[in-house]
Amino acid sequence: MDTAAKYNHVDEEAESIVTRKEVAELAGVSEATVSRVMSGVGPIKAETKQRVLEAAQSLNYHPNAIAQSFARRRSGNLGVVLPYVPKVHIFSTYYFSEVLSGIGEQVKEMGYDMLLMFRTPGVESDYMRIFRSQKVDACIILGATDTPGERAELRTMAEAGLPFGLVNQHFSGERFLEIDADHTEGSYSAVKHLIARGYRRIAFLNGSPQYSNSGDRLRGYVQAMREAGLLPGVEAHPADAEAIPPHWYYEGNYSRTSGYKAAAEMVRNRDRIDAVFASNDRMAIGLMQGLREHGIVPGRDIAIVGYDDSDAARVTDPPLTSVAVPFYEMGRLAAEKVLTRAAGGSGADEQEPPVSMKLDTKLVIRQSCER
Amino acid sequence: MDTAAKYNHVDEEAESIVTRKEVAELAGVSEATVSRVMSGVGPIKAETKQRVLEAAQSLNYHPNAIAQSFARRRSGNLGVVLPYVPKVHIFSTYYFSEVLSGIGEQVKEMGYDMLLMFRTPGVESDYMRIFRSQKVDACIILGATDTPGERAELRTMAEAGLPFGLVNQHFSGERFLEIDADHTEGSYSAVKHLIARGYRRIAFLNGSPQYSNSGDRLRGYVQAMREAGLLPGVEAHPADAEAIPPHWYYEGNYSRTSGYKAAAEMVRNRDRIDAVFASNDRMAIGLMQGLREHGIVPGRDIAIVGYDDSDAARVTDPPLTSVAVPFYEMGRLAAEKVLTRAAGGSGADEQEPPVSMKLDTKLVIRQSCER
DNA sequence: TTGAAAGCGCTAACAT
DNA sequence: ATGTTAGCGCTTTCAA
Repeated sequence: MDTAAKYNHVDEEAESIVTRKEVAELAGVSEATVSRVMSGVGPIKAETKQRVLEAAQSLNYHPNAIAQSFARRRSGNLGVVLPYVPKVHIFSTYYFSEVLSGIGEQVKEMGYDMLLMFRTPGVESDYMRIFRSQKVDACIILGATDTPGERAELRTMAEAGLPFGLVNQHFSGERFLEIDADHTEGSYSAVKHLIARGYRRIAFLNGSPQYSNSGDRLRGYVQAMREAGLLPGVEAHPADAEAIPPHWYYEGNYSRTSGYKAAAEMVRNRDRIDAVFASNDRMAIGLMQGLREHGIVPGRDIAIVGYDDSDAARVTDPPLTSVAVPFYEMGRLAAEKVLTRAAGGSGADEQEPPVSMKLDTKLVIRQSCER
Repeated sequence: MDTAAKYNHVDEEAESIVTRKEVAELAGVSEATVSRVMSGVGPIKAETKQRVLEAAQSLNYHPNAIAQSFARRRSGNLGVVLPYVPKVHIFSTYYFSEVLSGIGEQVKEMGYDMLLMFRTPGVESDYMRIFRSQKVDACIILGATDTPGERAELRTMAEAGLPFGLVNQHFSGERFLEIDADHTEGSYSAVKHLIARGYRRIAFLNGSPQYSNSGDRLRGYVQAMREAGLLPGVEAHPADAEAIPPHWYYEGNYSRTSGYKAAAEMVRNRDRIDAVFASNDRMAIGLMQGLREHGIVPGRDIAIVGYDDSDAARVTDPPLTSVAVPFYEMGRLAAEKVLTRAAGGSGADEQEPPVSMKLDTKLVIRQSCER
C-alpha cells in the first residue's frame, strides 16, 4: 500500500496509465526486466521476478495489449468475417451460431480473442484489407459465396500465403483451406431414406445456388433418385436442376419465409408429390406451416425431411427428420487449423498447402416421414 | 504497374510489408502527408491527395490498424464479454444470439469492430484486465451474475469511469449502465393471461436465481397471483420463493434439460396444477416434452406459457404462448450508449452518470393455453 | 542475469 | 498546405 503511495497522482487521474516504467522504478530494475518478467521470456532471477511481480501488483499494472501487438507484430486475434445484412439477425441462424460456438471454443483454448468483422456482400477488396490492417493473425470466412469477385480476392489472399479458412463452402479448382461437410452424401442418405420408406414422388426444395453446398445437395438428390430409377433422362444432365422435372424442383433462399412460399407452389402439383426433401430446417419448417394452411398435414399427408438438425427440428409437429451437420466441430477445426498455420511459418514460404477436410453428416430419423 | 516495379523485392516476400514510407517516396511527399491523406485529417491539396492515393493503390498499401490504435490510443473495438462454458454452444441460445445481432448492427453502423472475449465464470479480476489491455474502447458484458466478486469488480470499473454496459442484468444499488427489460411486468402479464383464461392452479418454473431477471419474474408471478387471491399469506414474504407453495414452485437453469426434469417433479403434483408459467422457452419446451412422456398433453391437459418468444415458440406443438423480449434492440442500444460514452469524455471526469433503460416486453398469444 | 537502446508504423504537435 | 520530429509502450537484439 505505502509502496504505491508515491504514485498518488496516478491513482487520481484514471488508473489506466500505469506504465511499465513506473513498475521498473518501484521494483528497482530496468524496463526490460519488467518486460521479461511479464511475458515470461528469458532468464530471470527468482528474487527479481518476485520483486517485479509485487511492484506490478501494487500499482495494478497490466501490459498494454495494443502496444504488445504492435511490437510483436501479432494481434492475438482471430478474425471471423461474417456477411452483414441489415436487420438480419445473423447470430440467430443455426449454422452461424454453431460454427461461431465452435470457433469460440478453440479460440479460448489457444489463448486468442475473436474479432468479428462484418463485410458488406458485394463490396470488393474487403478481405485483403482485413489482413493488411493487421488486426488479426488469421481469419475464418463464413458465408462466402462463389462469385467471380470473391473468388479472385480469395485467390489473391491464398497466393500471398495468408492464413485464412472457409467453412461450409467449397471453391472447386482452388486450393483454399476449407472445412466442409459432405452434403452430397447427406442429401443422398436423406432421399434414400424417403425411398426406403416407400415414397416415390419426392420433391426437392433447394437453397440459394451461390453456395457450394446447395450444389452438393442437388447432386445427392439426383444421385439417389436416379439410382432408384425415379428420375428420367439418366445421363442427360450431370447434376443440375434441369435434370429434375419442374414439379419436383423448388428453390428458396434458406429462410423460413422462402419455405413458406414454396408451399404455395407445391400445392399446385399436389398430386405429383408425396414427399419433400428440404435443404435446411428453416425452409422445411416454413414449408410445413404453408402446407398445413393448405390443409396438407406434414407427416400424414406428405413426408418431409429437413437438413441441419437444428434445435427446431426436435420441437416441430411432427418432429422433423433431418440431416445433422457437425457445424460446431467444423468451426472448432477451422479455428485450430488456421491458427496453427498462422503460428507456424509466417510469409508465403515453406508452407505446406492447406489440407481441407470434409466431415460426415448423419441422418436423424424422427416422425416427419414415418406415415 | 511500372511505378511499383522498383519495389519488386517487396512483392516477393509477403506483400504485407508495404509501409507508409514507400508510399511517401513514390508520391514524392512526406510520410506525414501520406498519413493525412489516408486518415482524411487536415488540409490537403487535391492534387497531392490524388498523387498519394495513386501511389498507395499501386503499392497496395493499407495502414496498419494496430499501429494506428497504438498511436491514437484507441482500438476501434467494442469488447463483448461472454461467459465461457466448455461445450456449451453459447451463440445458439436465443438470448445471446439476438443481443449479439443487435450489437453487431450498431457496431457496424458506428464503424467499430466487435471483439468477443470469453471470461471464465468464477475467475476474478477479468473485467478490469479487459480494459487495461486497451484492446477495446468500451465493452458490453453479457451473462453477468450478481455475486459479491463480480459486483465488486464492476463497481471498481464504474468508479474508474470506464465505459461498460450490462444487458439484461440489474445490480440494485449500483449506478451501472444497464439495458434491461421489464421482466416483472412481462411475467405479470403472462400470469394474468393464464388467470384470465380461467386457470387458477398455476405453477411457476423459474430459472437460476443469480440472474436479476429471475427475481424480476418471480415478483411478477407473485404479484399476479396475489392480486387474484390465488396465493396464501398475502404480505408474509415480499416476493421470494418462500411465498409460493412448494408444489407450485420449481427451479431450473434455463436449459431444456432442466425443464424436462421439472416435468417429472410436476407430475407428482399433477392434481394441484393446471397451468405452468416457465421463465424461458427452452425450459417450457423441455417441460412440454417431459409432460407429454407422462401422458399429459400440453395445451389440452395443461396450459403452458413460455418466455422470450424465441423462434422455437412458433414451431412447438402446440405453438407456445410466450413473452417477447426485445433482445436485439437491447443489444443495439447498449452498443450505442456505451460507444457514445467512450467517444465522449475519456477518463472519469465530467461524465454524466449513465442512464439505464428498461424496455417493454410483450405477451404473444398462441395456442398453448387456449383449451 | 540484467541493462541500454533501437525500432515497430503511426499520430499529432509544432514549424515552416 | 506540407515537412519535421517527438513520442505511443512494448519487444528484442546486443553488450556487459
